[in-house]
Amino acid sequence: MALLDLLGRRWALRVIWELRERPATFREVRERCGGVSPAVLNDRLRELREAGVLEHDDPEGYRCTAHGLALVQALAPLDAWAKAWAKRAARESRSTSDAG
Amino acid sequence: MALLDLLGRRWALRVIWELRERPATFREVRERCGGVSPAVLNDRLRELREAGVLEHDDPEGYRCTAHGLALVQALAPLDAWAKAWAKRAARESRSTSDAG
DNA sequence: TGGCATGCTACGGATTCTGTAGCAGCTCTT
DNA sequence: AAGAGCTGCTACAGAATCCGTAGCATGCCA
Repeated sequence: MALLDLLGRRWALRVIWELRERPATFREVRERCGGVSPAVLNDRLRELREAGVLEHDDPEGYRCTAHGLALVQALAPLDAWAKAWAKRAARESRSTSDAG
Repeated sequence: MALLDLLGRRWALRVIWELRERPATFREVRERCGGVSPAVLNDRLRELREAGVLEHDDPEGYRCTAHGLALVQALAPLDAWAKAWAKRAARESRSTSDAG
């Protein structure tokens, strides 16, 4: 899985995820990701562009390519799992302070 | 996506992936992951156990829980995308040295 | 008692991420 | 022309993380 070299890095999946619906400028992506360092963000954006997942369009900013959108769709089951996992985690943490 | 705090770290997805079919001992996981540092591996294994994704069984070693197996299934489309992406990447790199 | 496996810890050095400051280019307004 | 505000992006120091290797404590078997 060479994929993990690309997506295993910090913010990589997050950046794609934040661009899944609509494009965003560099600074906007930064805000959506909670103020990542622009150096790291620039690295990720470049890597993801080189991987053909993102592209840069002058007026609109960064956006997913067709490949990127396919990746987002492949991420959907993961998102569904994450939601179920979050519920479980919430139950767990509740059970540490509440015996019910 | 608090999921990314868990899976966005290095080796997290890889460890799960390597345990998707059969359990493995600490040292065996280490080998399957290309010799990760045991310190990092120990961190990941603990985090993933606390997240309920993995569990430790004395005779067999580490293995995926039911939650973990659900995650592996959620990872399947991602794997499929990765395979298609790898083909594209191979074509790309070929086209840099070969004009055909 | 010695050999071999287990899970795991320690530590120095390299890599990566964070957080803030700032540059150069373009557009709009006055 | 000058100023404000946006754009993408770079620089740098300090913190966090990862890597690579060495080694410990335990349990099993002869």
